[in-house]
Amino acid sequence: MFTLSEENYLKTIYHLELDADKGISTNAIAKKLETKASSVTDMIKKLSDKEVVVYKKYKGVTLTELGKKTAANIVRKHRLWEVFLVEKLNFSWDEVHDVAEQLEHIKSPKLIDQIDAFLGFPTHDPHGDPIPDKDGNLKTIEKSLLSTLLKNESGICVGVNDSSSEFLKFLDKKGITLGKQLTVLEKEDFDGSLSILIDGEKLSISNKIANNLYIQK
Amino acid sequence: MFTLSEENYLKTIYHLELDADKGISTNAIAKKLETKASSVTDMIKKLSDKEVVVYKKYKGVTLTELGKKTAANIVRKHRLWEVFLVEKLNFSWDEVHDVAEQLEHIKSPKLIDQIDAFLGFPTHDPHGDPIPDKDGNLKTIEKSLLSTLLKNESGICVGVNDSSSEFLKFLDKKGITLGKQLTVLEKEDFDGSLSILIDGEKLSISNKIANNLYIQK
DNA sequence: ATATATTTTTAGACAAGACTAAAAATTATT
DNA sequence: AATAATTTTTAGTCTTGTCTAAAAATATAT
Ligand SMILES: [Mn+2]
Ligand SMILES: [Mn+2]
Ligand SMILES: [Mn+2]
Ligand SMILES: [Mn+2]
Repeated sequence: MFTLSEENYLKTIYHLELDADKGISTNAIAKKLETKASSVTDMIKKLSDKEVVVYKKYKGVTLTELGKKTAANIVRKHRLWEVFLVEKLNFSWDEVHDVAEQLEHIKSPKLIDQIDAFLGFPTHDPHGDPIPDKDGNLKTIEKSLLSTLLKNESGICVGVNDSSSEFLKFLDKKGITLGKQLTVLEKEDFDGSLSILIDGEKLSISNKIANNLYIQK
Repeated sequence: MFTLSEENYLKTIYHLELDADKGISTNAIAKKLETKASSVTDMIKKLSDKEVVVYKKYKGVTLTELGKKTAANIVRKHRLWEVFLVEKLNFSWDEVHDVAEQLEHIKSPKLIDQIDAFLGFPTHDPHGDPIPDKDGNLKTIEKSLLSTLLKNESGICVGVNDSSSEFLKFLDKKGITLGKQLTVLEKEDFDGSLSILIDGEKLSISNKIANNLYIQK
């Protein structure tokens, strides 16, 4: 069994490992968890004793199979709870993350199985992120940043890169939600801004926005 | 804001105060929380600093208004989660308590309001215990122990005194659930055992059982 | 290759929450 | 009222998880 703090470290290392296949540095973990490098070193030793990470001094950490499975299970819970909050309790997608950060630590295998069934075994959370299965496997769909689309290409909005409340509320305001089809009408080279067609409406999109929206072609 | 540990102390004192209107003793709290009296003294001082209890050395504690409200809110969350687990996730009434012990500490006013609405504003939990309202008030119905019923009296089963998993499973096995009508057919003086009529069936009930079932006449 | 900058680890401290053992206060008994 | 038993508090220790400051290792620049 893992403490709340251990679980948060595992989850952080898991996320960092997904897009960086070398060992995860002490500093990277510290930054994500908003803590100090020395605290990370301490915790890494504990996790290493519990055999969820492999740790070589000054060389960073990697998750063991047990570590990966444990972390994936926490992510699974986080994302299932997010779906529950949006689908059943009328939360909007910008309100769910902080509550899910708490709910992901509830320990009850039956609870999460029942929530999963109650929701009809969803595959993705409200932000388009995949929900790991019970064994910790997650199938990623291929998706591209909107900024990589060329003029006249179109696709469906399937995820966000930045899931801050501010960004999500901004998308709401513009009428951009997951599942919507869009087409690139115009692409400005000098600032990377786009003109897109969505719901039959023309919309101006800054480069910053285009770099944080995932599209499935 | 209160820590998990502080919340558990508050809840314990709240429950103890409900059936003992003197100051709650250090030992009583220690017993309920399965901890040591010295630990309780330490915590009581912290709670006193936070003005949720009034503490006089050697004289026990009482909750302040703020303390009562805070405690009632935790109990509210506990019981609403229990209803949710039974009504929506197919938990049986003997499986919900331990999970609710975790869920009651989730901090999100919106979450609990939405759960309340989602459940149709229930007034009682699966064990027949009343759910405090948002201001911390709880209306208690008058109920009597089955053991206090006289021969030929009848009533409706409305609650349990012992809510251990063992007792609840025992009741399930005997077909005794909340809402059922029953009548005392026979009452043995020497061992306090009863013969009751429930669902048209005659059933033998030991004194121990009769002392843990609440009936509304 | 040496010096400099950065990252990581160690050493030592602190707060929260628990424990044991001993002291002090209260309650019960003779 | 004095003594004994019980309850409560205090003093000191421990673990978890955090921090700062200093030392050690690694990476970068000259
Ligand atoms: Mn999230
Ligand atoms: Mn998400
Ligand atoms: Mn309960
Ligand atoms: Mn209950």
